[in-house]
Amino acid sequence: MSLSVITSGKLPIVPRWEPDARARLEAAALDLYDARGFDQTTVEDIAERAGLTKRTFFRHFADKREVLFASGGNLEDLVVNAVRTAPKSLGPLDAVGLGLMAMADRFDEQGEIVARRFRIVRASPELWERQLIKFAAMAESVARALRARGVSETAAILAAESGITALRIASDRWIRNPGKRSPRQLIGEVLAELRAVAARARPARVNRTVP
Amino acid sequence: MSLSVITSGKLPIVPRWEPDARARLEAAALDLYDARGFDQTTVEDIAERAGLTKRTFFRHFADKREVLFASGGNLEDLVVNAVRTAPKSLGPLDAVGLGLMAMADRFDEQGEIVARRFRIVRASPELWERQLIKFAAMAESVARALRARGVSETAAILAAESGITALRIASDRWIRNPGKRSPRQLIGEVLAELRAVAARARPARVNRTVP
DNA sequence: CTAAGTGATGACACTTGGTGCCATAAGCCT
DNA sequence: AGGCTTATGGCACCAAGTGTCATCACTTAG
Repeated sequence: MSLSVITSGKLPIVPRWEPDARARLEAAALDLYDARGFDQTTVEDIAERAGLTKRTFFRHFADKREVLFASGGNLEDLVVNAVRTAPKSLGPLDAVGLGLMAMADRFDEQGEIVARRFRIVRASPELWERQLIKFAAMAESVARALRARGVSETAAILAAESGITALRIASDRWIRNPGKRSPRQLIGEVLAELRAVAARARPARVNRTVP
Repeated sequence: MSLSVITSGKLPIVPRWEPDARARLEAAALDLYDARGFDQTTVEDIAERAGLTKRTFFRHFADKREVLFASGGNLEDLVVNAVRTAPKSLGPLDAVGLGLMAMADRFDEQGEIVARRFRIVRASPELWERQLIKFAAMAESVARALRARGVSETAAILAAESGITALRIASDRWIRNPGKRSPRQLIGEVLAELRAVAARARPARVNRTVP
């Protein structure tokens, strides 16, 4: 930190043009999507609000939706690293749970922004589509991390997908009544209930009313 | 079948224009997406191949992707009905499993078409996005059906989402090595392994290496 | 100090997905 | 015959992206 200390030094770490084109575009998009809704907002609107042009927007973000997801790309690394460094004694689903807890803490810190973004995403089917494929990508990464721990292919995919499912449900609840329970608690509860649902089952009917 | 028997009868069940505009568009889209890829195919290409125009395409399908999913919309009803009519003695996840078996049977019948469509969808990120939101919608419907059976909100969502996860993984395997195992077998195996993964876990560590 | 890079931006034309609106042609119904 | 309905075509139009070139600020070599 304390980057702005160097003012006339030899290191031009900071900017040339207006410094934060990308950040300005993100903020403008968030505001406009929030106010008018996603599809009532034009890329030109966003660019104009950020003092830039449509063409520049597409140099920073692949498409109109990605502007909402670009900043959160590091979440995946967070979870994957937590899974990778989890104690070897943990089973796959527990290792994933540990990773989810790391994400929950980040939610707790930046709750305001994360929740606002999530609400916007949930309000638009197009954005929700994008969110789902992000979740899927995260599940794949988590599964890779589990395989690297020696977990079998099948168990890795299932534990990863189940964990992401729990994350999705917990996020939903967190948004619906904010402040009630902490992200950690919510994820813990959902994971426990997942185990209960999976356990409560008859292990294959032996005979089915044969005469 | 045998619709063409009536030629000059009084019942014009069949067409006025060229009969199967919609079906022709679907077939053309499938062929072109398969041959050139989704994004190398223009809506005008599809329409032209079907002997129609771009405008007509968008009267039948909401967008360029939906043409691949419109025909399979009834799959959701299939699963939901199976869940609804499942024996009351079954737990939520077992009821969902029953619904998935109904879908598996349909896969078995129309295996060729389903598999081809699925491969095309997997080949394009945009189409895969759409597929994921379809899965999510199906999970929501299944959850509603479970709640109607008296299952709690939480258990319903979790069982539904877990079931759909199993379906996705089973579909993947079915596509990867076709003919190896039947859809029913695959889904059954994945569900069993899901239960195993969820069960294999320590119910909270009592003490963690306290000195 | 000038000249040649370099990197972010602007300007503009162009393709494509998608929509609104009206016209047309075919059949159906009194 | 005239009117209603229905599927389609034609056309104009907007918005999302992309390719290409120009520009402008700043850096670095000479």
